[in-house]
Amino acid sequence: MAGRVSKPGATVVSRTVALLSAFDEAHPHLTLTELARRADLPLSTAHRLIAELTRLGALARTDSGEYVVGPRMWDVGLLAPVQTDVREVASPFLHDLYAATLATVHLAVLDGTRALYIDRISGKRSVPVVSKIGSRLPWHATGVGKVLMAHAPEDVRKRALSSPLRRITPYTITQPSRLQDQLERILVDGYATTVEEMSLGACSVAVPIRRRDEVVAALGIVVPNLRRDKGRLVAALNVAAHGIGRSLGHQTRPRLTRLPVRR
Amino acid sequence: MAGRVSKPGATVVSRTVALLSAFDEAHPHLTLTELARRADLPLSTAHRLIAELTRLGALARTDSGEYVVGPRMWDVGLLAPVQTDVREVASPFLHDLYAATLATVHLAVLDGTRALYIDRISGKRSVPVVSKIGSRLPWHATGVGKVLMAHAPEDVRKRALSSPLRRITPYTITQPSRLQDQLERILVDGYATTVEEMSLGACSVAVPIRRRDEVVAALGIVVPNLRRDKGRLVAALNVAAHGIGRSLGHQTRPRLTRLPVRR
DNA sequence: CGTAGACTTCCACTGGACGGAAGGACGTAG
DNA sequence: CTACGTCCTTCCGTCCAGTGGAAGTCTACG
Repeated sequence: MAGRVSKPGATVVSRTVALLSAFDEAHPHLTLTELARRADLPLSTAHRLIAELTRLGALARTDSGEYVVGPRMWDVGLLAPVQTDVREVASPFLHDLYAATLATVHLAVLDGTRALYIDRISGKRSVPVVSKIGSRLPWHATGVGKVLMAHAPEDVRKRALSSPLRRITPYTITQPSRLQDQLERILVDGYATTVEEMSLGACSVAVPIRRRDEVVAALGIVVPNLRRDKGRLVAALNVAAHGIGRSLGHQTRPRLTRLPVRR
Repeated sequence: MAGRVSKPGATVVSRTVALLSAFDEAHPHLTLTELARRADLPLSTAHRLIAELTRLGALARTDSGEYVVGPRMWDVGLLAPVQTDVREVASPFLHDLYAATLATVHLAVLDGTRALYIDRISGKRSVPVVSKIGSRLPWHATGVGKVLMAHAPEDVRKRALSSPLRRITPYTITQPSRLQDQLERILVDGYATTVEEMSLGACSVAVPIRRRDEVVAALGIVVPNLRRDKGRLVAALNVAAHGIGRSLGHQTRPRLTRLPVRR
């Protein structure tokens, strides 16, 4: 390219992607300076690239002058085959579950050692929860995360148990040995639970979804407490999870071999 | 840049965006050659850029060698503030409507002269419909489209009525005068209907959603026929639409002034 | 009114981007 | 088996698009 390049080897494409990826859930809008810093680009370079991205609709500007991801990226992003098959097939079942319980319902897959929420239904009367579609939450503090980890390949599980387990609430379990026990228990019981481990006042139950024999996703539900109706919830979850699994069994269409790789 | 440039003025950024935008609903996966052609780039240039985008996770490759939008773009796209406020607020109401009717429920906004579907709920037992989230369908053949156009500014409506109205089924209305009459009728009645105008065997009813007095979106429902329960559906839709409108009234947070601009 | 912080514009230098060409890999028709 | 077509991949000489420091603008604040 030119002049005094600060970072030889950085291509325009990588800079462009870096700018787009600078946004995340905690930072859905950024100022020019923040964007430049997060993408690790000189201000004037960032300014030029951002101006063009904005002109093209890949970024947009709010009234206040901050930048946000543009409508064009929304269009494009929706076309990514991120578990489209599971999501599409599961959708009606999620609605049924929601209708039956009026609690927040989650569909998640494993992404590295975190639970990636690929769908969510939440009502006016549901317990408030932190997850959104696209959120990634720690596996050890969520019902779906524990289920997915319990059924994960051994190396993944080993790595997950040996990496630091952040305490999120006073009830978050951070001892690897206790989690190890829980994971074994989950395989026996067929479901996982959390009790205020992710957020206070929220408990969850989750079960695996299987395509043939392989666990491909997890289905979870968030409620204020588990005392009364854990059994009823597990039953409802299992009905839905089996239904989804059965529907998944049939179809065969072009799809990625592996899970999307982490950044 | 260099050598013999075929298209002086085309920047790397614009080429990158062109490649990403080459995908659409009808073409969610493309071969290298198709991508190059659709983005209007020389094959080798496209190849180089695509290879890097793939390396960065902005694109991905299927088993068969075709390219698809990458998981990274999914992450980014979800952060675009495409009517996030309306969508978030409306979500629980859509579920209620779905639970009450078990029919496909739609939330749409006007995008140029088409209806952009920003949310959708569809069950196992619903009438099959063509729309997906992110779909853009012609205004004159959809319930939500007619509602939005009836309440659109005069210049938009004029332009819509004077542009070609494609026949989609034998029942699609393509005479501007008849549509004009319908639009006036919609303002009086407070709802719009379609009868197999978009797809055979599917009818729809739709009502406007208002923030204060301004129509910001439309809520629609798709059913096999309207004879029996049009009144009941309109009532249910209005309850939900008013609820959404009321909830929208309150909030104030950073948001784009205008609708996302078309490509 | 000076200082600070964020944004915008300018422009001379140069190395990253360009793309034609050539070389594989695969399928299929003769 | 050879020839041809289609698609993908790699190579490399040319050169202009991209770079980023510097200077200018615009608010906001004390």
